[in-house]
Amino acid sequence: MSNQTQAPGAPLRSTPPDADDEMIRSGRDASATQRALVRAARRRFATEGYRAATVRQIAADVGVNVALINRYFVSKEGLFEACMLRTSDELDTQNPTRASSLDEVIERLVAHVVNAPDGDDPLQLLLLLRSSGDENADRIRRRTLEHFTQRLAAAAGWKADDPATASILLRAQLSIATALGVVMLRTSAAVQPVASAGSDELTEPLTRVFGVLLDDGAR
Amino acid sequence: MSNQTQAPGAPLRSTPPDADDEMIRSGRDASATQRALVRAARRRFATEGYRAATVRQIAADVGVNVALINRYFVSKEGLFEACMLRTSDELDTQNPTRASSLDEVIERLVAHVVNAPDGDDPLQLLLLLRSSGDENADRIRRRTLEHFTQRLAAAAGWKADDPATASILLRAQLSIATALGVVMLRTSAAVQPVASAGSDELTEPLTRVFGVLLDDGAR
DNA sequence: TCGCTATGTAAGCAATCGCTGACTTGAAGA
DNA sequence: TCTTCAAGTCAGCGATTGCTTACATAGCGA
Repeated sequence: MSNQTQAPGAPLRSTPPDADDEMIRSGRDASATQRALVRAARRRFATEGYRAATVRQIAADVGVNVALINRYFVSKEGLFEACMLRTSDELDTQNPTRASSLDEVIERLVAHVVNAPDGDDPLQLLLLLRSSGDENADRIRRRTLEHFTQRLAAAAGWKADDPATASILLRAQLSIATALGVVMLRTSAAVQPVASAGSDELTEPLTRVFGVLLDDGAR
Repeated sequence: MSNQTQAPGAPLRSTPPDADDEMIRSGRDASATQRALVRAARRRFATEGYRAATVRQIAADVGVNVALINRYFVSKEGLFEACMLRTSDELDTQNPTRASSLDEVIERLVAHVVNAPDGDDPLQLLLLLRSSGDENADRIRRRTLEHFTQRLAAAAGWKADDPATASILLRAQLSIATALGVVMLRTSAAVQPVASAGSDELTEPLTRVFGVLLDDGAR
């Protein structure tokens, strides 16, 4: 009888363990291996949490030896930090700028939530919730969330000298919290009926919620 | 140099490690010890996650030997299951019945979110998000969330033969997801400004969000 | 073809995990 | 006072964790 009941489980989703972003990993390509490791690690961290995800499993997902993780990222925390940085970058480039209209911002936020549990977007959002316990990686995580908050607030009509700035910042962050909560219930918790709800069912109420927080809230 | 960077840390919050619900643990009281263990475990599980929380630390919080956990709860999973059951019970008895008005229900939900990070209410909500990987405990968790959803939907004007039942159920669950997301950001992630926001700042936007989801949504 | 360097592997160490069995202690009943 | 049993402790086990060291090999320039 084993004393460790949580099974590491098979590779996540349908992606073969040795597939990189574009082609089959042929080995002997350091940067491709690093990208594949970050990709696999982000899935494991986002779905299972920092502590439960093991470096051996992540390396196995990629089809590579465990020691490479320490060679390329120094430590497990270093790998988590790399995941956070990549997520931060991608969220920054993917999402609307200050020039966008509020409707487009809301539409984009809804899309992030709805496109779950497949795709990488929700996983990125989910990763923002996971704490590694490492001070450095967690500071990046916190800063990414706060930066995301400011961009959302700016897109919602934020002005630096507006006396209602604090209120708008708070409402933007409540929107993000809502998105994170829904993604969490849809992917990790797998709670019905929200886990199996389709885009047509989720879009309308989520749009209204974000509208109340970001549009009406600006007054 | 250690290879385990995550420090277990000191006992959480200001509660002395050997304090039970009412009096100082005098030992030789099995049921009191069990309650104290569940109490400490729920804090650790909710704040650090299932995997990161260790039975040794939980036992140390109570001031008791680790072996008692296995004696009373068979395994770590058994302890987690006990936490889930107690949380499920308390949520059931604490929250409004079907006879309550919608305003009261919303007010209660807002109170759950606002009273963070102190108090046990948010911790109970947070625990609902944590997966142990154990099938039994996770089934209890899922069922508790779905039961909570139905109660909230019923309080929002749910009728069994209403053609909009599915929509109301979904909106109730989105409300819960929102509450969980905000609690998560306030306690675990400690993201500003929502982490340090006061009751007066949170009550109004949250009430409006829940109102949109539960009141307007019923049509 | 030789040799050097980057890329990856194999094996194992120290620490920590959950858990177990044998032991000690306290208190109530006869 | 003596017996008895529940309540709690102690020491250590097997497994797993992150990580390190020593070694193997592919690819490229000379």
